[in-house]
Formats: sequence, structure tokens, C-alpha cells
Amino acid sequence: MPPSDFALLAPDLIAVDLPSKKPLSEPNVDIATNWFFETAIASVVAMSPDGHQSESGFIGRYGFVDIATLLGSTAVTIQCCIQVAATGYSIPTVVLQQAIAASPTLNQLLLRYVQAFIIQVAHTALSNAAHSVEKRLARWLLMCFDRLDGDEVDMTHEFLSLMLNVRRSGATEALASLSGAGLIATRRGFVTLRDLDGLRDLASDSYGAPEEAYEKLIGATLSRTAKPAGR
Amino acid sequence: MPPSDFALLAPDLIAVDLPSKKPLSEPNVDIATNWFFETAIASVVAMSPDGHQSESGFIGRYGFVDIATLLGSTAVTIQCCIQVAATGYSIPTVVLQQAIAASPTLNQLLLRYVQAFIIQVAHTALSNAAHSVEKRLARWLLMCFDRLDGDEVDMTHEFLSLMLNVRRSGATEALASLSGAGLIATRRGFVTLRDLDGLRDLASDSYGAPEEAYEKLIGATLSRTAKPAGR
DNA sequence: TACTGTCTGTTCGTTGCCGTACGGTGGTTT
DNA sequence: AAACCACCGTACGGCAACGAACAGACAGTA
Repeated sequence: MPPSDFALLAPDLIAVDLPSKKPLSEPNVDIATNWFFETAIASVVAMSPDGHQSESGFIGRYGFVDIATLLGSTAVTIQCCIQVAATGYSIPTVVLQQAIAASPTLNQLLLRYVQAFIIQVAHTALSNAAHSVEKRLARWLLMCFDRLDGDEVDMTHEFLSLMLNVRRSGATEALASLSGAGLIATRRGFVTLRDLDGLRDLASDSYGAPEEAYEKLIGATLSRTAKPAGR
Repeated sequence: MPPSDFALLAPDLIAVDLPSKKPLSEPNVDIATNWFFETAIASVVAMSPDGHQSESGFIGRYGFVDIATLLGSTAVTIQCCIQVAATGYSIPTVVLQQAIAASPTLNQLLLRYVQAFIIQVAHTALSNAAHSVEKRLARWLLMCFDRLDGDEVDMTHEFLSLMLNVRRSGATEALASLSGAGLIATRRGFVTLRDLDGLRDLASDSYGAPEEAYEKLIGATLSRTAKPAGR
């Protein structure tokens, strides 16, 4: 994203494979390494002492982990793990911090990213409180496909149920519903996008605001444009 | 909080009354003024196009509005308004930005505050997804009383139901339940704290993690200590 | 004092989702 | 091939929360 700032980071970026389920940060553990993503997707998961957990943030294309780096602290009670396997880059936290100190524009870009992230998390809170499982699933899939190149994503109902904080069969039912409406297709372990606009219609007000904010703040498009037919 | 940094801001701080319901920031409107709170409480409310709304962030004692200042952008689709009337200070955004640029320690303190805020919002998302209305109410009241001096807070069931995104009578029922257990007392337009520890027991895992994180990050105590009897 | 508007308590039918459970099926292993 | 395991579909009772509605209580105003 930043042309000259990229040069600042480039020498220390290490291309890495990011396998599924890989933990990127743990609660109360110092973060020595940061990550920039290309096609991978990670989830920021909030956990309670009693073991409840729910996804609260979604990090993908051009996103980075972890925001705590911007202020030299460790993450707390927040866990982050890879959700969709793919490639990305790692960078030592120290190098990133030096680059931030050296470049006001990089600093500002990352801070704007933080702002967009906060808005996203806030809307996740809203969605959790106000929307049905079906709508939340639609929202989640849309966020997912926005950050992927292909139309297929590798995931089990079990995993999805953890993200949405519903029971496993609840995820199955919601997927079946979307599938029946022709919006997606499912096979064992995979979900395939079929009708982007239809999915957006269903998600309606649960989707869109954070994406719009992201585009305003970062100046890059996040949402994918309709594939099969315009609308 | 910052001794020398305070001097940087002090000349431009203007003591103001913050009446209930006062909007501090609107979606898509530039933020010319920032606010630091003493005893007031404000809510960050996420809104969807269809009019759904739910509180996602809670700002009180030593908190400030708006985070967007840290990165020179405007807030989007997030609204912030005073919830409990009290006093605070206002400061022009420009002055705050200059102070941040001049003082790395102030900058870092505010960024740490942002980190704590993110954790809080993430746990609100978790709580909305995983906890009962009763628990969420307990959590909300605890967060409220942590940021107030007295034991009484001025609010209607209607308002509370908006914050928690439940129906008005749902708030009434939950309040009656807590009241029946002797944890709080209610009268028209007010809620009074009766049993802090009992309220914490009820809230159990819905409350605590963000407060702990705040204390680690900022180095100041947020939670109030038990009043009537130790435990 | 009477009036009015806001706030609160309660009720009733309805529903979305939960917890639990069980059986089927694809994929992988030996 | 046979066995096994992870994953998926479905079903059923139960309950928390919903939407809607109504009546009583409080507080400010005329």
C-alpha cells in the first residue's frame, strides 16, 4: 500500500506459509513477530475465563497482526489465529516499530487501519446483539469472500459455529438455508459462493458499514464487486 | 495521568458540563472538538442502516473521545453520546494533535488507551453473543459503577434497553431480577448499587477481562473495590 | 387539584435458538 | 477391504427472549 514505506519494511519481510489454526498471538504473551497477510484470513477471538469464545475481529488482505505493536504492549485476553490457510509475510516486531518511528506516513496508515478495525469490531458487537444466525452467517461469509481470491473457502461447520458462537447444528441449519436459496453451495468441508448480490440482500444491514469505513480510511476497495451479473 | 504531558494540554482544556444525551460525535462529521471525562460516561453506539443500534463501547473516567483524532480522520457510522451527565473537559482537536506530535509519552498513553478500548469492544461482542440478558445487564451496571463516584445512576429502562439491544420490558425484567436478589435497588429513573460482589458473582465471566487489560495497559485501577464488606 | 406525559410492571402468545442425541457418509489409514 | 474418524444432516423437547399490549404509578404543569 505505501510505496516508499514498503521499501522500509521489505528487507525484513519474510514470506511464510500460514497454515490453518496457527496461533499468531496468545493472551498475555509478548509479541515478537508481526504478520502481514496476502490471502490468508485470521480471526481475533475474544475469550472469557469460563471458556466462552467468539470471533470479534476479522483480518485479511493487507491486514496485519497485532495492533498492540503500535503501542509497545502485549495483547491481553485476545487470541488470534489463522482461519483460512494461505500465504503472508512475517516481520520482527522490533523492525516494524522502528519503521513506524521513522515514517509518519506508515504510522498514519497503520493507525487508520486500527480505526477501521475498531469500527469492524463494533459492528460485530451490534450484529451479535441484533441479527439472526442466518444474517450473521451471511455477513461472515461476505467478509470472508471479500478477502479471498477464489469463490471457495475451506471450513467445517464446527469451526463456523465457534466463530459465530452458535451450536454446531445451528451453523448447519443456517448453511442449509442459504444453500437452499441458491446463495451458496456446500460440500464436506467447503463453502462455495454462488450469488454475491443475493447474499448481500440477505445480510442486508448486517453487512456494509465497516467495509465502507475501511474504504474511506484506507482508500482501497475491500468489497469484491459482483461477479456473475451486475445489479 | 501524565504529569508533564498534562501541562501540555492544560492551557487549552475547557471545563464543560456534559448533559445527558449530548452527542459528541456523529457519523461522517469532522471532529473539531475532543473530550476528556471526569465523571461523565459516554457510549459509543454502532448503528446499522436499518436503524438497529447497540452500544459497543463504554467511555468514562479518564477516557477520551474520539480515537479518530489519533489518526486524523473522521469517525464513520459510529456515534458517541453522553449517557450519564456530569463534568469533563473539551479540547480542540488541533491542539490535541499538536500535543500528541510533541510528546511521545502522551502519544503512547493514548495509544494504550486505544488498545484497552479495542479489548473492551471485543468483549462486548463476545458478551452479546454468549450471555443472557441478566448477565449482560450485570456487566453493564458494573462497568457503569466503575466509572462513577456514587452508588446511584440516573437512567430509564428504555435507555438501558437501547444500550443492551433488548426490548424495554426485557430490561425491566432483568432489573427486577437483580433487584429481587438484593444486588441493586431501583426507583423511577434510577438504579442504585447494593451489593458489588454479588453483582460480580452474577456477571461472572462476562465481566473482568477488559478491566484487567485496562489496568495492565494504563497502569491505573479502573474497577472499584468492594464497598460495604470485603470478600 | 386535575391533567398529562413519561416511566414502570406485568401478561400472553410466539419464535428462534439451544442442548442433546443419533445415524449416515465421505475420506483416510492400515 | 475393512475399519475408523471427522464431519454433516436431522430431529425433538425446552426455554429465553421477543413483540405487542395494557394498566398503574410517579412527576411536572396548569
